Amino acid sequence: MKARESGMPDETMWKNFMRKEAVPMKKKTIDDKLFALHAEVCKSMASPTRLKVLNTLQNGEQSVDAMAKSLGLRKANLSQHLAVLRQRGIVATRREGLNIYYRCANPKMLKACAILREVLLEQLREGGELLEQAAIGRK
Amino acid sequence: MKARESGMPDETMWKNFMRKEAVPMKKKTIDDKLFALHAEVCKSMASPTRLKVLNTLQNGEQSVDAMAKSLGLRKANLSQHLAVLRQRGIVATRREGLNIYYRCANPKMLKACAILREVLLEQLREGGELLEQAAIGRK
DNA sequence: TAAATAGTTTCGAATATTCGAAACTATAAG
DNA sequence: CTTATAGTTTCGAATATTCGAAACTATTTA
Repeated sequence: MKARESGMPDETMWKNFMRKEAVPMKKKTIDDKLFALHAEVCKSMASPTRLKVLNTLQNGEQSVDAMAKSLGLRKANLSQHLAVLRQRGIVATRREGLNIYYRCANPKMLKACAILREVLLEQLREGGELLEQAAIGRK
Repeated sequence: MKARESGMPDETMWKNFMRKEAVPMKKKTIDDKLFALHAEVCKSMASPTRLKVLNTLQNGEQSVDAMAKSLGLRKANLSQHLAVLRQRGIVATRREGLNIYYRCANPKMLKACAILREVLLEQLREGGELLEQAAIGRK
């Protein structure tokens, strides 16, 4: 490509570059970001172990060691699960000597989580059929 | 094995069968079931697409076709996502002629989901740092 | 009956998640 | 400095999830 003599180099190219159709960009709407974030958070909670951890943390901070013992988990494994929660900002940490204490980073999130659990507990008691409705249209 | 003359056949075998150590059984506590269920539900929601579907269904039932169009998804793909939600009992269906209409199966669950979304929207506006706290204990 | 429309399922490859094992870092106490 | 304890990270194999393509089912209309 040769440089154009008029001044700005490659103006056409730049315009092309900026065209929506040509360059989708990261033009995420706030809504898209929210859905993505929500999905990430759900993914972080999509594990019985991590939910047990969060449940434990509802009663205040706990060291990794204490949680490993009370939940019957290997430290390495628990640490991996904690890393998932940490990376999403769902839990936060504090060091004191040898111990690292984990706590819930945002009580509201735990609350929201607990509400869902309540709904599910209800469903569980109401017969537990939370499985696929067998027939869709087949008579 | 010969039947014993005393009455109940194979009593020893039965006792053995019932021993926790020999037969783990599905002796899940209600709590374990709940955590497992909760995790399953979170897994079902751990996808931006499925969350968008659920969000759509908050405003009433929709046909697959309509959702595919409004969300810009291929029908086959949307159908796969809907199957996930269906299998967990999160959505239910109704057929009317050629169309199958999906609806939220339990409004409370959608509500719980919406609450979490609210919390996350708040966090998103409050600066958006929902990422890992860089340092744990390293000075 | 055939064709059209709405929706589902199956298959397979790409990608992501999980967990144990082993190696690693950080702090405290000898 | 050495050891012990608490916790994290890395690696790799097993497993699970995702999506497009293609084939399939169900219903209506002609």
